[in-house]
Amino acid sequence: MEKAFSIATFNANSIRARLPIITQWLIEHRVDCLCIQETKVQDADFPIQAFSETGYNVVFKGQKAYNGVAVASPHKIENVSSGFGDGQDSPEDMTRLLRCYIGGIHVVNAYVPQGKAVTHPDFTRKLLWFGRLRSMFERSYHPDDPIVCCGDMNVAPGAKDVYAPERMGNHVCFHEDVRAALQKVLDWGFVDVFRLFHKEEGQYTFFDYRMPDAIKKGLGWRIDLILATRRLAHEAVDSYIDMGPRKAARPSDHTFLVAEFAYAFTG
DNA sequence: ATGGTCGACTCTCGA
Repeated sequence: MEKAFSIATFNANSIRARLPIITQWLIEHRVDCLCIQETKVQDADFPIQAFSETGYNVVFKGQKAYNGVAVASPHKIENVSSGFGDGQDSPEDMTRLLRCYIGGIHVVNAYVPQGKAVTHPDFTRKLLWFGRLRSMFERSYHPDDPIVCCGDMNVAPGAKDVYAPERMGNHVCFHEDVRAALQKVLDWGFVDVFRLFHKEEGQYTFFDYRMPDAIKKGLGWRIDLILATRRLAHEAVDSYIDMGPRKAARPSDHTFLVAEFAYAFTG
């Protein structure tokens, strides 16, 4: 029985602060999978009940105050693991990368390190992080597998994906080195699904809280991505940014990003 | 011009 598979990604910037937005959004959209980043909560305090009451299973890996990732699905969530598993995982890596298997699809939820400044050691670690991500795919998967890798990549892939690309050459989310690092992950076998359906510039998933009237002025970034392996991407039927939750009382600085596939999904 | 606002948590950091 062939069914559609829908997946979304959302940087919550605190799952507890955004719980009403998330549960309402899940009720309205009923996606097969929601990948959440920046949950900012320890596992012992994760609001499992809000998800179960909404009809969703949820897996998560978090820490106090920073980072944290979660995957929610109405289907069985299997083979859950966190970190790269490359023997170099720091505690922070464990709360930035969460993998699982849902109804025949491999889901990789990533919260890529921001990098602070191109001159900061954290930026070097960000570039290495993309290298480790590609190595993980080389080691554990095949480009023909149905894989969705989504999350807050903290990189705008191209000039169309940021409001003033000519001024962002030294920005940690647009520097040529970080875009090349992302491209190497794509080159392994991924397609940027949103771009299949939207060729125009100015489609953003992040608007900095500190920019007054950023949304109205179009001062944003497309740094949240849904990447699908080529064969799966060929079955994509839609992808869109949902600005609706940005109108809530306490919005995240990111939007929900959705992709839908016509796929022999067994969930 | 080099700002601004959030969230978590200790008074400051990270984004």
